[in-house]
Amino acid sequence: MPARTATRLTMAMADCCSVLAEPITDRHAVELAQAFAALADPVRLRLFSMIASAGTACSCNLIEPIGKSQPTVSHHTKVLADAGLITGEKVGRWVNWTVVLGKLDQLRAALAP
Amino acid sequence: MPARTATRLTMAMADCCSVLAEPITDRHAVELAQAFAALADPVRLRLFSMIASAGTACSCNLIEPIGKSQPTVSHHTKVLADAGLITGEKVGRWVNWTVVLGKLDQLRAALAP
DNA sequence: TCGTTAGATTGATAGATGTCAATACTTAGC
DNA sequence: GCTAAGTATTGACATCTATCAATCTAACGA
Repeated sequence: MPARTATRLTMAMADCCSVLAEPITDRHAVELAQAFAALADPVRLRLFSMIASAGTACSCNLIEPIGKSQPTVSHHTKVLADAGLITGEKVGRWVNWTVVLGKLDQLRAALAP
Repeated sequence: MPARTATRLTMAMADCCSVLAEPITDRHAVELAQAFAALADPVRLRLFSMIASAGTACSCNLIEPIGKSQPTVSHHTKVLADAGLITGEKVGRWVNWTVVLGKLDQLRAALAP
C-alpha cells in the first residue's frame, strides 16, 4: 500500500550515506527528517517495536497493548508505512504489518561515522 | 551546558539495545522518541551535518549557510544539545559545537537488527 | 442477505513546534 | 565603564500533530 512512497524515498536517499561525512543536501535533509519524524513519537516507536519483535502483527493485536483507540493506531501505522518503515499486507479482513529492514539500514547508515 | 540532560538520557537509554529485539518499555520509547524528534527537522539535520563534517563549528558560521535567523539557529542548536546529539563549549564570545558520537551510537544500536 | 468484525476516513480539538522581531545577556576590546 | 559582537530568551503567530468520536468500507460467516 505505501509502496510508491517508500520506493521514492528509498531511491532518493540512496544518493548519500552518512550525515557526518559532509553537509547533506536540502533534499536529503527533508527525506531523512521525514523518516526520523516517523520514529519521533513514543506510541509509534512502541508499535514499531511490537511489530518488529513479533515478526508480523495485525492492527487488531496492537490496539489493546498500546492502549490507544483504533483510529489512532490506524493513523500511526499509516505514518510508519508512509515513511517506509513498515509494510502492510492485507489478508482477509486484517492487515499483517512487518518492518522494512532496508529502511532501517538506510537510517543507520545515515548516522554511521 | 546541556551536560545534565545528555547524561540523564544516556544512562536511562543504556538499559536496552535494539528496538527490534523485544517490545520496548514506555520509558525507553519516550527517551528514544525525544532523540529522534531532534533529528526530525530538515534544518536541524543540516545544522547537525554541518557541525559534524566541520568537526567543530560556532553558531556564527552556521547562520548564513543555513539561511535562518539567529534566534532560529539558537533554538535548533538548543534542541540538538538538549537531546544530547551535540555539545557546546563556550570559548570567549562564541560557542563551539561538536557532535556527541556516543549518542549516535545509541541511536544506531536502537535500530540494529 | 444480514450481522459482525477489521480497518480506514473524516471532523474536531488541544497541544506541540518552527519561525522571526525585539530584547536581554555575556564577553572582548578600548 | 562603554561599545560592539555572539548567543540566548521572550512573545507572538502560523502550522503541524496526536487523539478520539462518529462514520464509512471491506470481508467473513451464518
